[in-house]
Amino acid sequence: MTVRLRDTTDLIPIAREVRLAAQSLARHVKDHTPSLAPHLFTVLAWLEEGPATARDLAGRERVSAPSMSKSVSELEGRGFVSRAVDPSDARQKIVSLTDSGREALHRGRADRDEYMAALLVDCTPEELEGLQRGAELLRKVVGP
Amino acid sequence: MTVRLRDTTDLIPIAREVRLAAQSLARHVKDHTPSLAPHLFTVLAWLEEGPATARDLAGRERVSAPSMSKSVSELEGRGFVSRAVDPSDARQKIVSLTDSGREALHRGRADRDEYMAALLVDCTPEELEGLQRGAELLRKVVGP
DNA sequence: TATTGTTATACTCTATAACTATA
DNA sequence: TATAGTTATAGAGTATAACAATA
Repeated sequence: MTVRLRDTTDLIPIAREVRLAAQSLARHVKDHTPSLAPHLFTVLAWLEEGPATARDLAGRERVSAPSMSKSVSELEGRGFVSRAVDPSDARQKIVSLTDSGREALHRGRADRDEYMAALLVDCTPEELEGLQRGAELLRKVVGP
Repeated sequence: MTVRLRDTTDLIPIAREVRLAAQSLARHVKDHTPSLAPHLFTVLAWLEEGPATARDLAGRERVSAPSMSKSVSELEGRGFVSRAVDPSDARQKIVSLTDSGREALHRGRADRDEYMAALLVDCTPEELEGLQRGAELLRKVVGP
C-alpha cells in the first residue's frame, strides 16, 4: 500500500491539461507523418539497439508472438530486417536491422522531428525553454 | 510561401525531446485506461457540444461516412446515443447524447484524469508549474 | 442530379488456438 | 514435455464502391 502525501483530487485540473496537450500533439504528429506504420517503426527502433529474437521483440512491444511474427515478415519483405537461425538454438531466429532498415528508421524519425520542429519555428527562446522543461518533467513523471 | 525566420535544423533536438515525451505519455495513458474505445469516446465528446448529423461527426473525426455510421450504430446499441430523423431534411438523422452516454463520457474522462493525476502525485509545486506551463505552450504550438 | 446514410466487401492490425521443429 | 516460431482463423476498425431514400 502506497502512502499518498497528497490528495490526487487537487491534481485533476492540471492532470487534464497536461494529458490533453500531450495527446493532442501525439495525434497531430501521427496524422501528419505517414511514413512507416507505427507498429513497424517501433520494431526497427528496438532493433537499432541490437539484434533480437521475435519472442523478445513481442515482449518489448507487448504484442502476441503471431503478431510480431507477421510484423517481422512484413519488415523482411520490405528488406528492412533479416532473419537468421540462432546457431546455439535452432528454434530461435535472430532478427537484425539491415542497412535499408536503418535508413527507413532514420527517415521516419527525421520526418517526425522535422514536422515537430516546424511547429516550434515561431517560439521565443523562453517558450522553447518552457517546452524543454515540460518535456523533461513529463519523462520523469511517466518513467521508463 | 512562408517566410522562415529561423532554421528549423536548430530546433530538431528539442523537437524530438518534446515529441517523444508527449507520445510516451499519450501511449501510457491509453494503455492504462481501457474504458470506452477512443474512436467511440471522441464521438461522445463531440456530441457533448450538441446533437450532430453522422456526416458532421465523420468530418470532425476525419473518418469515412461508413465508419462513422458503424460507430454511431455501436453507440446506439449500447444506449449512449439516440438517432432521430431530421424533420427539416428526412435524409439526415440527428445523433444526440443520452444520459447514459453522458455518464460514459464523464466516466471515461475521469478514468484518464485520475490515472494522470496519480502520476503527478509526487511532483513538487515547482514541477507542477513547469508541467502546466509546458502544456500551455504545447497547446499554443499545436493550435486548434 | 446531388446528398445522406447504409450495406457489401476488403484490408490492416490485433488476438487465440493449433501445428512444426527443435530442445 | 516445454519452447520458438508459424499458420489458421476470427474480431475490431478502417476504407471504397454500390445502393436506397430524399432533396
